[in-house]
Amino acid sequence: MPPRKSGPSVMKHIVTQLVENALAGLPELAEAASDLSIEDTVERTRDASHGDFASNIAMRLAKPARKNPRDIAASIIDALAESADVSRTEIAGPGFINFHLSPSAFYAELASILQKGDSYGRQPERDAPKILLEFVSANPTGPLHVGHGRHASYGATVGNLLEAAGYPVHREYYVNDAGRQMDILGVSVWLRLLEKQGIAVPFPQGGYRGDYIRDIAAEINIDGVNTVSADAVLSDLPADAPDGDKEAYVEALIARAKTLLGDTGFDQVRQQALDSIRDDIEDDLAEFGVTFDTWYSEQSLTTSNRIDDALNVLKERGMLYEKDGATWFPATDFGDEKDRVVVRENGIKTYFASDIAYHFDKRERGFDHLIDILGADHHGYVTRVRAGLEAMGYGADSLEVELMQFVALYRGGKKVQMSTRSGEFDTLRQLRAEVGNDAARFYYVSRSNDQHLEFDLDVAKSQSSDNPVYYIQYAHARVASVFRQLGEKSLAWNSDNGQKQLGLLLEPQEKTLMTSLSRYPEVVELSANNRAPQHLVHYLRDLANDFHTYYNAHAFIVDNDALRDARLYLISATQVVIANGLGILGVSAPEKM
RNA sequence: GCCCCGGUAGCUCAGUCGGAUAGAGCACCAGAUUCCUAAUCUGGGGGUCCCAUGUUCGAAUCAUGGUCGGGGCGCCA
Repeated sequence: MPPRKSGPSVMKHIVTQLVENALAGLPELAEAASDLSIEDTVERTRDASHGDFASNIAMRLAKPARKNPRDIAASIIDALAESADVSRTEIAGPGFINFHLSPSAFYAELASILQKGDSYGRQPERDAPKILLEFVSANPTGPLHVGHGRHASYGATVGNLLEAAGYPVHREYYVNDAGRQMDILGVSVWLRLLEKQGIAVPFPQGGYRGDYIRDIAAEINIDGVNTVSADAVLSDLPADAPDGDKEAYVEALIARAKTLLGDTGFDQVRQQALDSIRDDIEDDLAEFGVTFDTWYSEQSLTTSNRIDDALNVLKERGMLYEKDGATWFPATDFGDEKDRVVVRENGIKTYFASDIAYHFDKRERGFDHLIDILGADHHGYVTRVRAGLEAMGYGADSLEVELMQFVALYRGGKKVQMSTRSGEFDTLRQLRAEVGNDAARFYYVSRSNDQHLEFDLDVAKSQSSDNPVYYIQYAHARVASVFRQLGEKSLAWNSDNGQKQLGLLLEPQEKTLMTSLSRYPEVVELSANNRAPQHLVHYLRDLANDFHTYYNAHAFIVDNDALRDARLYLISATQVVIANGLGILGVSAPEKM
């Protein structure tokens, strides 16, 4: 990912700018700092007694400038220009420069929040790099399960974060609707269809056994699909597992289906099954607030000759060779463990060939930066796909892969067994029904993506303070409630007056809340740059805490008009920031709970 | 065997680019409501940051070697 620097935060920029200007007047230090990003030295302080921002630049310059860090800090402070936004600076500890911002800087930030509203924390849109964000891409062979829910939440949230950071983002779902698994799906539905017609055929071990297959069989249009007898289906088939090979058995059944139904007849069953499942997945995700700009069909890669196009590019660049009757891609030239087959001895192209073509097509469609969100079990796959892009002449770093670790559900402190066969908890739909979309979206992104997620159903369901999602939503609703109360008391909020009276906000909780609010743009940027929604989750939790603390400590609807207008100004800004943050997470911000 | 991820409080986890006294929630203990929603708040105890060595002004963070746990290593998709 290209630019990971340079933020939207006005406040941080103020401090960075001051330091940069000071340095410009100190040639010797500026020389030593030539390959240092000044902004990177400026960070929020952890402790309020250290001011609002601190720079460690003096310590980092100590070695190149060969001077004592505290002396360097003193020189820089001397060279700092006067600023209305900074009330005080000091040298602290081993050589930190602490910046205490003036109240007016915070008032300006509050005004910015209310003025910008929905767009507060968002950076201006830019034209490039164009990002293609691919996620979920679950095989259309059955309903989404709880693991896909994590991919969906994470992908949708990262997409929102990137957009907030100003990048053009295109969301895509790659539909694996080609190949053997589609035949297995088709044959599974066909057999359930026969079952429904009273034709007794044992169900293969290697078929898709879920109940949804029966549902599909019941609803599809079978006009023109041949009726057959059990004998016709079963005669001369090899043994199924456990006596025989279940894969070979399924293959034989597929071949039999194609013989008995004809390619068109079988196609009809298979395609309807696919459409039904794909529609179900799309509905499921839409209900979950997760939508895509394109659903990219793997079949279309073949029909548009995209695979041949990609292979031709490789061939022209000398990146294919023949061995043992197969066509190989020299992936080892690009750091992979072994070379990979793209066209098998039997002439069939491998899945890897499709994937090269798919990523080739992504670039050909004009996307500069590709982000794939994949399950951790796909990690071995990353090197070869990247190798393919590189071999076709695209930069290896144009493909970024975020690997998702697995999800385990817990109920009553015990791990819930998840298997389709056992019929226990399994699908995303069930999870959403049980805990609600908001809690699900929230918990799925509350952990780092490379951390296994233990999803505690009891906590996610609980409607109490145990549950961070409600805690945050409640803060938002509470602000709305205060304004309702205001109306009931026939009072009105004078926003302009509030802005003028912000100097009355002298309580420690008010200062804390203002500081937290001003951090929001930095948190959004950090979360976007690191593809790490959990930073935003934690921030919102902290912000809600600051608000609830304030709420409990002080009344907002006070008799003093000036103070009341100012306090309402502050909590109104809080409401905006919480709503914006929850919006990025795909969680609702209720007016009332 | 090789590759990827993780190991931080009793539990679940944050910890950004190496920075000041390592944090949060839950759980546990003790409190708060004549007042805008108690779906709230206040206070408290609780640490071998898996181990070792190294890098340096400074390491939970970086490097190397271990160790434990999860995952991956097809002319499958």
